[in-house]
This record gives sequence, C-alpha cells and structure tokens, in this order.
Amino acid sequence: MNDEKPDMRTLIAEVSLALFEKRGFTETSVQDICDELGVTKGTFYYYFASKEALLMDIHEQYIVTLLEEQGKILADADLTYREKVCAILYMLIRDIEKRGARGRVFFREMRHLNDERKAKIVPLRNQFRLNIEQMVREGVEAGAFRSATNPKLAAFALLGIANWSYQWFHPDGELSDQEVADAFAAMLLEGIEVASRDR
Amino acid sequence: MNDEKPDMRTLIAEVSLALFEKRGFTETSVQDICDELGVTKGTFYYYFASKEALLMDIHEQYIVTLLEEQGKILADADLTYREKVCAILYMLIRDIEKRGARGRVFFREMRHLNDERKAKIVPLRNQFRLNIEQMVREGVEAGAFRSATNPKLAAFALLGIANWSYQWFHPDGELSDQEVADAFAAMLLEGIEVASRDR
Amino acid sequence: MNDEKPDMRTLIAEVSLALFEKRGFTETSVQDICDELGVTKGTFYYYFASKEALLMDIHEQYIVTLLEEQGKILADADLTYREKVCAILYMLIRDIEKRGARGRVFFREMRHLNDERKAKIVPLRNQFRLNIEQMVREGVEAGAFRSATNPKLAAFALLGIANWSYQWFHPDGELSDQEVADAFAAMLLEGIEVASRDR
Amino acid sequence: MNDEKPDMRTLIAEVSLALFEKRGFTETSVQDICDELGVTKGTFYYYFASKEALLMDIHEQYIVTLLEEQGKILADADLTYREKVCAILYMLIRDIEKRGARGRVFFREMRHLNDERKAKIVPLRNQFRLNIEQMVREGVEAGAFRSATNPKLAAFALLGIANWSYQWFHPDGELSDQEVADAFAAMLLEGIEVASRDR
DNA sequence: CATGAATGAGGATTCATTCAT
DNA sequence: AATGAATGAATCCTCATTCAT
Repeated sequence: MNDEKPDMRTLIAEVSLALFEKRGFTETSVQDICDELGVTKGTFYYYFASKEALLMDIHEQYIVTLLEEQGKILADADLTYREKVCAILYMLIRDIEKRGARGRVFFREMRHLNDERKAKIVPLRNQFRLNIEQMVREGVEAGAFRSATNPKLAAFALLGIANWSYQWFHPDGELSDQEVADAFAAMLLEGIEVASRDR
Repeated sequence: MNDEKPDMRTLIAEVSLALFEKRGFTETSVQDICDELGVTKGTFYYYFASKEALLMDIHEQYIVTLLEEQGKILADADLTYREKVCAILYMLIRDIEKRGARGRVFFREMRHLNDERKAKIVPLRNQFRLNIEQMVREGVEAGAFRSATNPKLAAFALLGIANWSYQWFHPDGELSDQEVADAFAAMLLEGIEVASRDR
Repeated sequence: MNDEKPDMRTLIAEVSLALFEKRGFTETSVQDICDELGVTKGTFYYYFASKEALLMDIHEQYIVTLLEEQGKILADADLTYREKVCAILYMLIRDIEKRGARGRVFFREMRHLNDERKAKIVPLRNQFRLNIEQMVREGVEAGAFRSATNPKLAAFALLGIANWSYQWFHPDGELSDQEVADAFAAMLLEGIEVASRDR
Repeated sequence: MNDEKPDMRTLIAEVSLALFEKRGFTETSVQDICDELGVTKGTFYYYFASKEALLMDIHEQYIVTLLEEQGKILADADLTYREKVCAILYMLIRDIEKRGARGRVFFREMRHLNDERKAKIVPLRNQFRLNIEQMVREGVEAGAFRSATNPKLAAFALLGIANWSYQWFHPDGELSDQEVADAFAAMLLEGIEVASRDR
C-alpha cells in the first residue's frame, strides 16, 4: 500500500547498501549492483552521478536521522540524566536491527568520501558525540554524575560500547536489544565492581 | 646494533602496514608499496606470495602478540581483578601508540582475508575476547564484580571502549595513555553515576 | 521583430555550434547541448536524427553561404582582378567575426561526417577553391597577374593565409578586419620584398 | 642495422601517431593502438602514463625539433633574408613528407592537452612564430623587405601558407616539395601581381 | 635476489540513441 | 512536441600477478 512505486533510485540505494555492508564499498562494483537489480549500468548512472555520490547519500541519511532522534531525547525535559544515557544507548543498539547495515557502512566506509564530502559529514558525526559530551557535563554539574567524570572520555566510552556492537550484535540472538542496552547502561552508570562499602 | 640487517621482508611489511593504515588495503597497490621502497614488483613477489599473504602476516603478528601479553596479565596471581581490568585496558590503549597502525589494520581489513585465512585468525580474535569474559566471570564468582554483571557483555563493553579509541586517540594529545586507560577503567568499574546512597 | 519564433531547431543548432567550437564535436555531448537549453534529449532527437546530422547542417549552411558570397564577387564585372583578390580575402577575414565559429567548426570537424555526407560537402569546399584558382588563371591570361604564377598554388596560398587567421585573429584586436585583409592582399599581390629595380 | 631493438615505447608512439593522424586523437582508442601492435592495454600503460601523456610526447618532439632547425636557419650568417624565408618555407613543406603526420597532429590535436601541458607547448609554438616575425622586422630595417610590411602579419601569412599545405599537399603529387616551397616564396616575396611599372 | 616487461581481467564512467507515454 | 527512463557498447585506466633473464 505504501510502496506502490518501487522507485528505481530507492531500489538502487537499498541494494547497494546491502552489498556495501556485505562486501565493502570498494569491493562492490557498479556492475554487481546492476546485476542484482537486473538493470544496466546506464540506469545506475541515470540516478546517481557516481558510486561515491551514492555512498554520500547513505551517509547523509544515516547521520541526519540519528541526530534528529538524539535531539528528541536530549530535549526531553521529562527524562533524568540516567534515562537519557539509557535512551541513547538503546537508540543506537536498536538501530542495529533497523538500520544496522547503514551504521556499519557509515563507520567503515566514510573514508571513501572525498575531502569535500567528508567535510560535510564529519562535523555532523562530531556533533553527535559533542551532544553526548555536553549532556554528561550538565549531568555532572547537576550532581547526577560523579564530579570526577571526564565528559569527553565518557562520551567516547558510550560511543565505543554502542558502536562496537555493530560488529557482533545480532538482534535475533539470545538477548534483545533492550536487554543489551540496559546491561550496558548499568555498567556505564554503576560500574561492574562491587562498591567499596558493599564489600 | 639492533637493525643491522634491514631485511627486505620486514621492510616490505612495515611500509605496507603504514600504507594500509593510511589508505586502506584495497586502495594500496603493490606498486605503491614498491615505489615507497624503490624496488620493483618482482622483489615484492619474491618475499610474499600475494598481497593477501602479506595482510595475513600483519594479522597474525598482531593477534599472537596481543594474546601473549594478555596471557601474562591474566596469569599474574599478584593482580586483583580490578587491576587486571586496568592492565588490559592500559595494554590496549598503550598499544595504539606502539602498534596503532597494526590494530587499525587488524580490525578494519580482516575481511580481505579469504575464508581459509580468516578461519585461522577469527578464533584467535575470539579467544582474546573469551579470555576477558572468563576473567570477568571468575571475578563475579570471587565476589569482586557485581553478581548482576553479564560477563559476555562486560567483555564486549571493555573491548568496545578500548578498540573504539583507535578511531580518535592520539598519544600526543592532552591525556596520556595511562590517564585515558585509568579513566576508562574507573568508568567501567565504578560507573559514572553518583551511587544511590551518596545522593 | 525578427526572432518572433525562437524556433527550437535553430536554437539547438546555434547552441551546438557554440559548444562545438569551444570544446570540439566529439567532446560535446548531446546532453551538454540539452543542458544548455534546458530541454531533454528527446527534444534533440525530435529535431535532429543524430548528432552527426546536426553537424552536417552546420557544414552545409556554411559552405553554401560562402559559395554564394564568392559568386557575387567573382561575377562582378566592375571589379579588377586585384579587387577580387582583396574582396575574397576581406570576405573570409570578416567572416571570422560574423561566423567565425562556423568556419572553425567547418574546417576542424569535417572529418566527423561519414563518407556519404563528406561526399556532399567536399566538392563544395573544392569548388570554392577552384573558383579562386580559375579567377587567378583568368587574371594571368588577362595580364593582371604574373605569367609565372601557378594558379593552383596561388589559390592555396590565399586560402592558407585567410583560413589560418581563424586560429589567431580576434576582431577586437589592434587591427580591424579590413586592415588585416588589406595587408594580406598587399603581401600576396606585391610581395614583401623590395623590388629588384628599387634596390 | 640501426633499429635492431624495435623498442616498444617508440613502436607505440609511431603507431599512435599514424592513428591519431588518420582518425583523430579522440576517435583513436587505446584499444585501437594495442590491436594494431598485437599487445594488451597493460603494455600501453606500462610505457605511457596516459593517452594524453603520449600526445604530449608527440607535441614536444615536433616543436622542439622544429625550433632547432629554425634556429640553424636564422643563425646562418651566409643567408640573405630572402633565402631565410625560402629556407623556412622549404623546411616546413619538406617536413610534410618526413613528419607530416606529426605536424597535422600537432596543429589539430593540441587542444586535447590539459592546461598544464598546453602551458609548456604554446610558448614554444609562439616562439617559432615570433622568430619569423623578428627576422622579418630585421629584414625591413636592413632594407631587404618593404618598409610598409607588418612583420607580425607577414609571419602569420607565411605560417598560414605553409601550415595549410598540411591539409592538401602530398609529396608524391605533380610538384616536388622544393617546387612548392619556391613558388610560395616567390608569391610572398614578389607578389603575384604584375608590378605597376611593368604593366 | 632482483628486474622489467607483459598480461588480462575488471573497474568506473560516458554517451548516442531509443521508445513508451 | 516533448519527456524521462533505460540501454549497451565503448572508453580510459588500474592492478595483482607471472615469468624470462
């Protein structure tokens, strides 16, 4: 009912994304993409100026959507700082199911964008990280997070935990995305060590 | 005194590593490597059966060395579980300085190994992770880590935090490798949240 | 008042001519032409059977017009032979301003016509030269030109002088078209050498 | 006895030159060149960085050789100005036999060099013309050429006459290169018109 | 040990042209 | 009269690899 028109452009983008994820950007030829769709290379170039332009498309869509979702979480006045950390972790982990390929391609293939294109994407990617950093900083000031916390490193830690899961997490495994996100949030917030006074 | 023999094989491997890191495996041609060394392609193929064989070399050296170092830490009876976590994190972060290129190439280019070669590397890489998982499990049993801790996820979190730093950490930045490792260890062990009874 | 109907066919021909001159026939794509006009390729092919057919159009118009103008000069009984030489040179040089693009495209791109088309154009081009040759021959017989003059070579010399100017002459330079034509006529008619008896 | 080694690089350059002349630079594919030689494209690119680099080679060789020969003529103190004009014309016409293809390709395909390469060739080409201009100027000052002569236009006329012959002159025609050159020199020096006092 | 020449398969991209609408 | 989607062949170029010397 909603995708009555298969829309060749979208079709190409989807098939390409899948191939880029599986084999990598450089290892996927335009011919591979066309073979998969049963069209000729002319068709590909009718819709995309170059293979790299298509990669840019994928990158832009990914980071822009991510920033929007993050914005909603951070702006939500009803959430505590703890809940914001949980929400962002959950958003990223859940994303693997919904847009895992996009995420993997985003982080792995960005270097194939030329300088000009990278100059448009990198600031957005950094913004995502800086937004987390800022949130942690505010949480420290508000007394929710330990005063010893380095907001910059905390942001990197959160991103490392979440983004690394792209390499191993399969949504149909034994743990659900919500469970994984919760467990990670607990580690980052409370640590894994038995608190000194509980020993 | 220590590099009396420049040893062409090692030379090729080193130069290749640097190029693979900077440009990527696929984007680096055998010609590029030879140009850098001022030798001809014949020389390259005298020492390595193929470009992929060279990549395998880099992978093997990296993971074998890493496993050895990890083994020393885990076998050290003098270390507490907390100290072991710190030591492993420090080992990985410090590695970025010493062998950063190798690590980045290891994680980024592994997919260019053929199935047979990957079948030799992947178990070693998994072993590294399982060793951490096992250490956490023992720590939980020994009462050093919270009983709620999921050892598998904890291992993934530790690796995510450490390996993600390959993407941003520069040893000559404002924080030293020791400081970064300590801060990460603190987060993972104690969490960033102010403990409930301290609020 | 005179271009009431922009006439797509003429529009296409004009834009194409400009592009062919600037970039060359092969280097100009049908897409380039359409982009310039803001129409689609379908439109182009509605008016012209092929890119080459359009090139033929340009060639025909050029040589036919040129032959007509030449005919008027040669048939003019009021002109001396000297004046006819001057007039033809002036016609060609002045043409660079009015139809320079056409001339350059004519001489430079003729080889892109297929054999059949070339068979229609080449005789016309030769006719233009033979008409000059014939005029010189008559001039010699009439005693206006030196008896030693080889009419064939004289025609080639005149054409060489005039057509080579397409490569360097800019009507807005320091010399006007009339001055250039006059100077060339003087050289060809009187030579540049100080006559032996004047020495 | 002198070309014992067929030298692939020279071979490629020669075959390419012939094809460029016959079909044009753009219309000649690297594949065409290789087919002609029975080698593969890899071989071509082993010897030339690009098709354009090969074109540059042809251009450089042509103009450098031409300038050298011109230099010898102009520096020859034994020659009168008249003889210098004859010699240069003869050199250019004779060249058509020896290096006609090179000349035609030089003038016709120069625009396919990129800006950087053109910036190396154009000054040399201009130098050739300016040398003639300077010679004419000196001839005027020395009283050998009419004082009314515009040296710049005279140089263009000489070049136009000579270079246009590339389009039609075949050394095996009814006139020899020497005869054609002499006839052209006579026209340019003495004119074709019967001198006023001879009428 | 090392070279230099050659291969051949594959890659991204361009483009004139067609055709249903 | 004009559009827009699609074709398919050709083009330049890259590159891992081989091999005689």
